[in-house]
Amino acid sequence: MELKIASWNINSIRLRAPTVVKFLKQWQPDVLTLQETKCPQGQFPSGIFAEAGYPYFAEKGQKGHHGVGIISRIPFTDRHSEQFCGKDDARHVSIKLDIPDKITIHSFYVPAGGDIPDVNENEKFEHKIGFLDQLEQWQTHDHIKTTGPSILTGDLNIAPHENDVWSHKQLLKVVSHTPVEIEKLEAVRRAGKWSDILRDFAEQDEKLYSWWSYRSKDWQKSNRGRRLDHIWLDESLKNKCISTDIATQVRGWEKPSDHVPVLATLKL
DNA sequence: ATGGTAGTCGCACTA
Repeated sequence: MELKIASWNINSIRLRAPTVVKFLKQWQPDVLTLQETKCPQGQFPSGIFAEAGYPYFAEKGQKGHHGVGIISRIPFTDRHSEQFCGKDDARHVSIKLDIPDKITIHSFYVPAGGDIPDVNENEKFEHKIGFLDQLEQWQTHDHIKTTGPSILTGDLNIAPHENDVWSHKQLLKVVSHTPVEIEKLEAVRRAGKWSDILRDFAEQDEKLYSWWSYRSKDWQKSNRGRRLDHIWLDESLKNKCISTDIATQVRGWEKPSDHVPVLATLKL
């Protein structure tokens, strides 16, 4: 079977539920992971997705900020949400697909990290680094290692490669592309032996973006994007990926999220 | 060096 998975920071699931349905109809993913649902637990608009052919959903929500979810046309089990940094933040949910391969899919929303890239001066940046530290420990010692085939998706709020940003040089001191964050993200990736499949399927010199700021007058014309959204495949799945995609045109839809969906298709 | 936009616990904060 083929398995198409997508990940999208939606920036309010209630506001953009119809936009999600439009995306589902056009791209036909089997599973969509969501971040920044900004929706209290229990108020996830699951009915509209069920009508669109996606009756299965998992959510980890909170009021106002953050929030993650997964919607699927394939049944799943083992919903789990991990807590990070001793906070109640809704930044992770995972499920296990009810298919022979029993693939676990994670939806992560890594802290953005504020403006100043210094853990001593900025507690949001400290939180971001601490979150990644815990993520590295978690998969080294616990969950991910013993859980079977896995896919890690989400808004990781870091653009690691020099061609994951519009200007490597101009963004070196901008949170999301600083060397300390990139090294930390690489440590996480190594700990889980993940493949960053969107970058692996592109040419090294190809620019890849999944986010364009709302603050730009014309996102398309200035094209100052960053690749903050990721799909990582574990060792057992990386050779099963047959294609990847970034749904760039979605950024031009009416009332868009500032992020666009990223996708990977596997042949199992 | 600054400001630009969007969303929600909206008259302040986060991204």
